[in-house]
Amino acid sequence: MIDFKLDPKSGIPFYRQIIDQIRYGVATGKLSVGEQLPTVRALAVELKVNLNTVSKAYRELEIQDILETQQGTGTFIGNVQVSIPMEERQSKLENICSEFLVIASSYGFTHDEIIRELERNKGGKR
Amino acid sequence: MIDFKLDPKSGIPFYRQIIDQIRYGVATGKLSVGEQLPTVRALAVELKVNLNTVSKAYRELEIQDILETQQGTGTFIGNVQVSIPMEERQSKLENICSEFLVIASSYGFTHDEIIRELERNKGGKR
DNA sequence: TATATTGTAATAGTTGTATAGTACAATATA
DNA sequence: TATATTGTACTATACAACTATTACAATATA
Repeated sequence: MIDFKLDPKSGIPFYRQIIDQIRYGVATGKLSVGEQLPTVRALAVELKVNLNTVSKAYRELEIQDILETQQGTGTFIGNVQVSIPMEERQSKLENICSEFLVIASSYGFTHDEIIRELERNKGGKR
Repeated sequence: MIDFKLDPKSGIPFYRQIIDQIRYGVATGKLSVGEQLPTVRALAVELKVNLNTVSKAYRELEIQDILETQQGTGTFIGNVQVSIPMEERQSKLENICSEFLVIASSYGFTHDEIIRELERNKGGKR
C-alpha cells in the first residue's frame, strides 16, 4: 500500500499527483500485480479531495492499462508491468530537485545549507 | 540581468515561475539592489506571455517589498532585504526540506539519490 | 433476493490561470 | 509642450482543475 501525499502548493493537479505516485509505486515494486487499491471513496476521504478527482486519476491509469477496475469490486494493479525508462526517472528527479533548489534558494538558503540539512535529516526519524 | 525561462510542462503557473526566478536572483546576488528589471511589456514579449501575467508577478513582488515600481520609469529591485531571525530561519529550512523529502520519497526516490542529485547540481551551471 | 459496496456518469458552480483588447495615469524625454 | 514609455486597471473570454451533489450500474455478500 502506498502512503499517498498531496502537495497543494506544488501547482501540480491532484489527479496528476495521484497518477504519478501510483505509477512510481508500480515501477518501484511497492505495488504488485493484482493488489487492490483503496476505493475511490476511501482515497478521496483519505486525501480530502473529491471523489471525482480520484476517479479521474484511476480512469486515466486504466486507459494506460496500469489499473484494472471492476465495478462493484474495486480497482487493482494490472498485470502490464510499467517500467519507467531510466531517463524519465532521472529527469523527474532532476526536475523536482531543481524546482526545490529554486524555492529554497529564494528563501536565501545556500546549496550547502540545504544538503547539510538533508543529510542531518537522513539519520534520525522525525 | 536574469535569463528568464518558463517551463510550461512543470505545472507551475507562469507568474509563479517569474516570481521564483526573481526571488532566486535576489537571494543569490544575481540581481542587486536598485537594478532595473525588464519592463512588463518587454518581459512579456521575451517570454511570449501576456502583459498581465508579468504584471501580476511584479505586483506580488512589490507587495512583498522585493520590488519597487515607478510608473513611467520602470521596476527595480527594492532595498529592503528580507532578513529572517536565526531560529525562524532554521525551522523554515527544516520545514521545506522535510516537505520536499516526503514528496520525493513518494515518487520512489531514496534519500541518497536525492542528495546525490543535489550534489551533482551544485557543481555545474544548468 | 435484498442490501451494501464498488466504480461511473452527469450536472452545476467555483477558483485559478492566462489571453486579448482597450484605456488610463505617471513619468521621461525630445 | 508634445510624444513616447512605463506601470496600472478593467472587461470579456476561455480553459483546466476541483468541488458538491445526485443518480445509476455492476458486483459482492448476507
